[in-house]
Parts: sequence; C-alpha cells; structure tokens
Amino acid sequence: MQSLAIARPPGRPRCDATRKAVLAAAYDLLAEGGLSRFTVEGVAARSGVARSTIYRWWPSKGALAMEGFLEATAADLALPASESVIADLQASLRLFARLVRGKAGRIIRCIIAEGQGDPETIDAFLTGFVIPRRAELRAVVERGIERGELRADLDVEMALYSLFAPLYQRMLLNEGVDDDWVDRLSGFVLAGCLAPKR
Amino acid sequence: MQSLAIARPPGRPRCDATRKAVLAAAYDLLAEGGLSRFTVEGVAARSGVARSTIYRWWPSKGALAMEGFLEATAADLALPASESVIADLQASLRLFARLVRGKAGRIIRCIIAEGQGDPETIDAFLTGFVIPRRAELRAVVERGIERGELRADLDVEMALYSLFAPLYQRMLLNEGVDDDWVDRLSGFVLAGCLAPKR
Amino acid sequence: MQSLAIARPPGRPRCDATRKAVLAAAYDLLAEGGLSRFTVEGVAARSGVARSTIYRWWPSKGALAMEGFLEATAADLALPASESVIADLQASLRLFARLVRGKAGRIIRCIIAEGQGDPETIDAFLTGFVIPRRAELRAVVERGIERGELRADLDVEMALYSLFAPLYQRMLLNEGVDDDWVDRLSGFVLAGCLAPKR
Amino acid sequence: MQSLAIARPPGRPRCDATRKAVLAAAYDLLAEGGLSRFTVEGVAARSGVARSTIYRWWPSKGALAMEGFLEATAADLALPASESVIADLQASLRLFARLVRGKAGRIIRCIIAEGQGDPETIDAFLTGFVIPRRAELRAVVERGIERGELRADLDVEMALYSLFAPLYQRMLLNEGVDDDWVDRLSGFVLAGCLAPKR
DNA sequence: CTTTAATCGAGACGGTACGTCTGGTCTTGTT
DNA sequence: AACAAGACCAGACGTACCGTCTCGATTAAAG
Repeated sequence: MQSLAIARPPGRPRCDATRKAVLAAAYDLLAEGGLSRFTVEGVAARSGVARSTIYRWWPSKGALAMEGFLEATAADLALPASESVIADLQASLRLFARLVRGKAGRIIRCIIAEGQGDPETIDAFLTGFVIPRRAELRAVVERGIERGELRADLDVEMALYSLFAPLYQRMLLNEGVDDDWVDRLSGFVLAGCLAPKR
Repeated sequence: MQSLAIARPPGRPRCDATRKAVLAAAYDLLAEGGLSRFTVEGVAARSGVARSTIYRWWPSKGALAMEGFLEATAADLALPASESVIADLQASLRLFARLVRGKAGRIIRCIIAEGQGDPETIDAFLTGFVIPRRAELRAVVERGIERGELRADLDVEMALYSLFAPLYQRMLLNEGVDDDWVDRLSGFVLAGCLAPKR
Repeated sequence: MQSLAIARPPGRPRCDATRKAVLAAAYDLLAEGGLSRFTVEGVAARSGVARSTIYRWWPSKGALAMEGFLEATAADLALPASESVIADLQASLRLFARLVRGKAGRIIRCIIAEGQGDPETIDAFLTGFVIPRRAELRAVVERGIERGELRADLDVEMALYSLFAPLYQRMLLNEGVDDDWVDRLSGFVLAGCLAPKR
Repeated sequence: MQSLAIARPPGRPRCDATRKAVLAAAYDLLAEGGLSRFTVEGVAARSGVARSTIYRWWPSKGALAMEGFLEATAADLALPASESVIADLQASLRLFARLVRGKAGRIIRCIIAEGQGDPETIDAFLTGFVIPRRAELRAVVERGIERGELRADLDVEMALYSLFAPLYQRMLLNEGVDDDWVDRLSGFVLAGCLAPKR
C-alpha cells in the first residue's frame, strides 16, 4: 500500500512556517505602507526570512503580493445566499465594497499597479481571484434568471461588469466606495435586469 | 501703461523647447517600455535635458507622466455630436476603447499604477482628465434626457459609470476591449436608459 | 581472533571514489579558472558530490586546494641526481620553473593567495610542500659541499632562498619564468657558491 | 593669460575629502582584518562614503587596495644614501623588512593575494610599486659599480632578485623576516657582488 | 555696458533596493 | 555512519535609479 503514497522529493523539505511568515509580512507591508514600502528587503526583514529564500520561491514582487493576498482573504469571499437573488447581489456588492475599503483593497490596488509592468502578476490576479469570483457571481445571476427574478434575456457578463467595474474604478482613483453610493449603483443596474412584471 | 503687462520675472526665461522635449520623451518612454522603463534618467537621456532640470519643474514621475499624457492627447478628446444621443454615446465608448488600445492606453495604465503610491498623481489624473470628461459626457446624457431619448429619471452618474468603468477594468486587467465587446456593453447599459415608448 | 583486526568504525565506510572526484574537480577548477572560479559549489557540481560531503571532509577551501595539489603533483617532484651537483641544482630550478609555468603553478598561486587570509592553508603548504622540498634541496647542496663542488662555508639556507625565491616572486607577479631567465639566475647565484679553485 | 589655465571639466568637481576617506578606510581595513574583512561594503561603512561612489571611482577591490597602499606608504619609500653602497643596500633591505613586518606588509600580501584572480591588480602593483623601486635600487647598485665597490660584471637584475625576493617569499609564507635573518641574507648575496680586492 | 537673477547642462554624491552568488549549516531519506 | 539532495540564513556583490547638491556657462531684463 506504500506505493499509493506521493513520492516525496529528495532533500530537506520546504519549511512551511517560513512560507507563511513571508506571506504574512508581505501582506502587512502592503496594507501598511502601500506599494512604496513593499520591498523584498522589507519583507525579508520583517519576516526574519533570508532574502535569498524569498527569491527562491517567488519570481517577482507581484507573485509575492498576490499569494499573500489570497492567503489572507481566502476566508472572506463567501457569497451570501438568501431567498432573493436581488438581495444577494446587493449584498455581494456591499461586501466587496467593504473589502475594498479595508486592507484587502490596498492590496488589490497594489497588485493592479504592480501588474501594469508585469503581465504575470495580472494573470495571477485574474486566475486566482477575478475569474473564480466571476464564475460564482455568474452562477448567482443565473439562479436569478431561473427563478424568474431576472430577465431571461439578460446579458449576464455585462450585468456583472456594470455592477462591479465601477467599484474598481473608484477604488483605483481614490474616490471611495461608501454604502450609499454602492446601493445607488446596484439600484441602477439591477433595475435594468429585472424580469418584466406579469 | 506698462503695469498692465504680465510681470515677467527677472532672469533667463524658461526654455519651452526643453519642456516639450521632456514631455515628448516621457510620453514615448511610457508608450514603449511601460512603467518599468519610465525613469527620470531615461527621460533625461532621451530628451537630452539635464536631470536636474526635470526635477526643477516636475515634482514626481507621476506629474511628468500626466503632463506628457495631456500634452499628447489633448486633441483626441472631442466628443461626437450627431442627431442621436444614443449613437453619440455608443461612438464615445468606441472612441475611448480605441484610445485605450493605443499608446494613450498604456499611459493611462501607467498613471493609474504610479498613482497607487502617490495620491497627487491620481488627483492630477482626476482633475486633468477624468472629471472634465465626465462633465462633457454628463452634458451629452442630459441632452438625451431633454430630447426625450433617455429616461427622465435616469441616474446619470451611475449610467456613465456602468458604461465606462468596465473599460477601465478590462484595460487594467489586460483583457482587451474590442469593438464588439464595447457594443455589447453599450447595448446592455443603454437599453436600461431609454425613455419608455409612448 | 577477530580482535587483532584494526577496529573499523561502525556505519558506512568513507567512499574513496568520492574523495578522488572531489580532489580532481578542485584541481581542475583551480587550473582552469583560477581563484575566482574555485568555489565549493563549483567543485560539488563538477565532481557530482554533495556540497555537505565536501564540508564534512575539508575544513576550508585552502585545505581542499592543497590536498588536490599534492594529490596531483606528488609524482613530479623527484629531484635530478647526476654527477654534478651544480648541474643538478640548475636542473632543479628549471624543473621548478616548468612546474610554475604549468597547471601546478596556477594552483600554487591560488594556495598562496588563499592562504593570505587563512594561516592553516599556508601551514599546510609549508609542511606539505615547501619544507620537504627544502630538506631535499639542502641535502643536494650539502652533498655538493662534501664533494668539494661548493664552498665549505656556504650558507645553505640563504643560497636556496636566493635560488628559488625569485621564481616565487615572478610567478606571483605575473612576470613569467622562461628558461633563459632561470639560467641567468642560477648562473648568478651558483657563481657565488662555488668552492675556490685550488 | 587665461588660456594657459587647465580647462576644468563641466559638472560638480570631485570631492577630494571623499577620495581620501575611502583610501584611508581601505588601508585600515586591510591592515586590521586582512583580506577577509576587506569588503567594499566595509570600506563604505567605515569611510561614510556611499558604496556607489566607491564603485564609480575604483573598478575593483584590488585597485582600491593598491591606491590606498600607495597613498599611505608614499612617504616611507626613500632609499638611504650614505658613503657606502654596500651599507645602503643592507639598510634598504632592513627598511623593506620593517615595512613588511608592519601594516604595509599585510597590505602587500593582500594585494598579491587579490591579484592572483585579477591581473589588473598585479599590474597596478608592478607599475605603481615594484618597477619604480627596482629602478631606484638598480641606480644604487650601478652607483656601487661605478664607485668600484661592486663587481663591474655584476648582473644587477639578478642581484636585486636574490636580495629582495626571499623577503617576499617569507612574507607570503608567514615565516617572518627579522633583522638578523635579513642581515644573513644580505651578507650572503652581497659577498658575491663585491669587487675583487686589488 | 554692466549687473543681476534666473535657466540649463554636467556630473558628484549619499541612499536604497535590486537580483545574484557563495559560504556554511541544517534536515531529510537512502545506501 | 556516509552520502545526495536541497532548504535555509547570512552577507557581499555590482547595478540602477532616486533625489540633492555644486559647479560653470548661458541668457535676457534692469540698472
């Protein structure tokens, strides 16, 4: 039955405490000081991990930021699921706005900024965060269609862009995303998505 | 009446050729190499202007990028004005998409990236580009309301966000903005803005 | 009677092939690339031996170099022994000059260089190479005195220094040691060592 | 008369205090800690000069060491000039031995060690120190020949090698060069150089 | 026509972070 | 035990830019 075990590679195994210390330090530095204070040297100093170890495992600052972000926000991404899809979407938008206002928002901004000069960082952000979230949200919307809450001929993709992209824009342009504004937005967009009253 | 003339400060006047050379070099470097190759040293080398001269006139790289961007794109921002406001908005979106796909798009991305660590750059982008454009577009939409093409109770601001923010998002996430996609977007959003048929 | 056998330590015995591979790699690297390319990492890579194994057996790079040098040049150190001690000394000098010009010369240079920051390396070089050679040469010179070829009151030590040290100097200062130069040197020094003609 | 002045190059002139601080720090570090503690970082830290400034002016550690050495020992290189050339040579040898025993000796050893992996350092040592000294000493010896103290057919070059090279060897092999030993050496070599008594 | 006050080019300088390389030490499983 | 493999810390390397600074040369209005 041994043969079923995954063959362990030779050599000393990677130290997981080290990995976590690095990611936590990266996350903290990004949240505190923003891009300008997010340096590999700084992460090494704060985490107590040697710089060379960081370079061994993360090809770029972007990758480091991205992994730290995912590690830290993995838990906060559950979508609400109530009776009303409309309410769920409104709530999702408010949750995302709250995320954006908090530490995670600073990190997302940094990742996007960092990614403008490094396509791999953007890719990591897309595949690690944006695309999975879109899939989840698409499922929610499709449930709304099935349930008759939303229009059958709704362009789901565009609806989601219209709902969420404005938050990205305001976040990146330092304009803030308070709950009233978010509700106005969801009100506007969802109004165009409702199934016609019989 | 000398005193009516604008008081010229004493000393050698600023050399305008120098200013233009710097801005052109900044624009080119941003368009070519992106953020990573946009350095003050590089701008100085390409423009043939001394580094200290650049530092005298521009407080940050962001300011430099922003001014270079405005200098170069000032001409391309005319909004179409036809009989149909709907058509005008669709055309505006396509024009902006074209801008985004071109050199200017790379620069906007750089400015936004640079701005994540430097609020003044974002401010400059807002006051120099985003806000004036919003005002123009708002005027267009309000004309559409007056003319009865668009709903009287339309939330103009949210409509514009829903129309334009998705382009920002896709631009910043490297997803591309081809005309078909843009038309789908404007189709979706504007459908929800039309005045009800009598 | 087992107990008469030499007590073998428990565990796997040291692998001699490994030892030789390491020394050969060290020698080659020194001969090829000089000091700068002589790294433990390089030796490990070339020899196919794990780095930790090298560290287990050799306390420093100098020791490694020294042992590699001895292993490789052990054979070439026979002194000539003809009828004439004068001729023997001239030949010894030419042989040493040839050694110096070859791979071994590069290694000696490396050992001396390495030893400037590590006394143990110098010690190893002295006890492993310089002192035994001096003893042999001293014997040759003393034979010359006994045979009446060389002055009875000759300061043997100084004579050997005068003969050989210049080769060290020129070797270390990159000045080359061709045979003509060597013969001029031995001619000069030995002229002062000859027994007076009766 | 202005035109006779040396044209000063444009830009901020080089700061001489900085240059001296660097050289002094380099000299001190070499004298104290030997090769192993002689790092550019260390020199920068001790001198209070930025590392980049050091790299701007000195192409290698060897060049730095060499210049520091010359700067510090320039004064101590005067040759004695008495009535007797024999006495002068003996005194020169003792002076050099003293130099070798002191800080300068450690530095010379470092320079030679460093030079085994960097030909330019050796070149600098030759042209900056060895060759000028040889020329001076050759002049002394030739004066001895002219004055009839030394043999007319003396091979000046070899005589100087026989006199000085042994000190290099003993210095580099950690064997020490005390005055008695030096006198024995000069006694041996010079005995073979004397003009025959009439 | 000379001051005077500014611009501008050139480049030195102190910093900071980069990404790489090597030295040693250690922790695994295998032989 | 010895050994291969390789993770890890430590620290120097040489480079690239940053932003500040000190010069001399230039330029044009004001005295």
